[in-house]
Amino acid sequence: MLGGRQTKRRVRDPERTRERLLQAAFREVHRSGFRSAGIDKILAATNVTKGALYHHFESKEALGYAVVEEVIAELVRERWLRPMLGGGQPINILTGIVRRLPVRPQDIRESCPLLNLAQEMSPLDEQFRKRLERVFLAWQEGIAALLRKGQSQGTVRRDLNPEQTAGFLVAMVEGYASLAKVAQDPKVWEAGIGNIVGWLRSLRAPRSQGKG
Amino acid sequence: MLGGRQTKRRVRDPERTRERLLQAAFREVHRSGFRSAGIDKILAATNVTKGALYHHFESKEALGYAVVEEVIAELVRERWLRPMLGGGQPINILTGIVRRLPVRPQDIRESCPLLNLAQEMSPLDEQFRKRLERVFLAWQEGIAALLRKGQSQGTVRRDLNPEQTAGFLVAMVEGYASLAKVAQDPKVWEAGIGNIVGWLRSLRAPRSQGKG
DNA sequence: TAACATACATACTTGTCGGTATGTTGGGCG
DNA sequence: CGCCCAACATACCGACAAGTATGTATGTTA
Repeated sequence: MLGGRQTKRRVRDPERTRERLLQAAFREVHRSGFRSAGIDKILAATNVTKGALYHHFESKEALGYAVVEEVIAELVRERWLRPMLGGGQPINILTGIVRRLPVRPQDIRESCPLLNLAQEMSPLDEQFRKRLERVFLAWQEGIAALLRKGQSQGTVRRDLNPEQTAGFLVAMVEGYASLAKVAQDPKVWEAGIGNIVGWLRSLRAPRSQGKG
Repeated sequence: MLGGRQTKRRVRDPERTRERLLQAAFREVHRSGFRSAGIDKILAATNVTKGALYHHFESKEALGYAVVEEVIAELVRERWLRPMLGGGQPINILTGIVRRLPVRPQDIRESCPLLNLAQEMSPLDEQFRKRLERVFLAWQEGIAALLRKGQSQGTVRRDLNPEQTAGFLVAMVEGYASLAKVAQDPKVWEAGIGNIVGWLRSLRAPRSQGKG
């Protein structure tokens, strides 16, 4: 019992407080967009007071930047980059990732958090833009690296440019996410996933097209 | 001189006032998004007073709806639907349209007005969403009709679903517009156009693939 | 030309929301 | 034990922007 664990719920736990604020801010920003996101909403959702929030973050903008760098970037790593580390054929890995993307009505409605913030804030705030661009680049670069690996393995067509192809995939994912958001219809998103998967198949090297 | 022309600049010209407000509102909304668009900015840009604006539009929302239905919908008709009316092979028409899309840094920065508004307002305001969805549907349906025409002419592959393919095209255009907006780089957009044009080529019916 | 409705002008109100000034408490450490 | 700073809490402020109340001018119509 002596020397209790770090994870025990303490009255004061700044790291935990900060993390809870980040998560609540992410949700609120995801729902309403950054500018319409209310500080008070975030506070209400966390039972944290304004003084505490402004102790951890200089301003609403600083909170937003932290959401991009710590929450949204982590989401991309979790959903896209980490699944790439395992073995298997690159095209199969990508197909699996795309098939596992969220399809709940709520997810459709709120669309991709990265895209939303980028759409809203890129032209308005250069600080936001740079951070968001970094996340996009990491995403694309991860896909490109995976495609290159496939090319050297001989399972991916050698006549395609990995960076360009990665950009194409990202553009399609985000494009369909947008359409689904306006249509508010999971079918639009599912049709999009189907098309993307079909396109991914066309990236296979001819010799490996028949393989599972 | 008697019975002068309707188009002569009169001191009072409600239609012209309304139209100027719509155009200024469109520009302001395109720049800043709907919620950050300032009524006062619109007024300053038009030298119209608040009383006049609220005489023509019930609320900021009503002004926004009118922008969608009268300005943005018209933009889609002008850029996409009208060019489809001329003769020529559907794939060539589509390629031409895509190649003629704006590429100025300002256009990249501000991206597609339809997409911007849809991204921002779809989850927040059902009235907006419905109007924006109508524009998207008209756009997609126009493309689909053109593809069907191509299929019956024998210049477009018969194994593809026109609606699905139209959705794919729209998703790619909007997806690349998003990426270019974040990157703030015309090259991203130009690369996207190149990829889209390349993809469009793959829609030709085999017999007509060699034709100009 | 007098009346009346449309078209516009000006000044004010009101609510929202990010931010801050200032106070209080917990807990590590000498 | 008691100092002291980080970690919070509370109450308030000021700016801004949408909307409105109310007034004025224009032009059409009887």
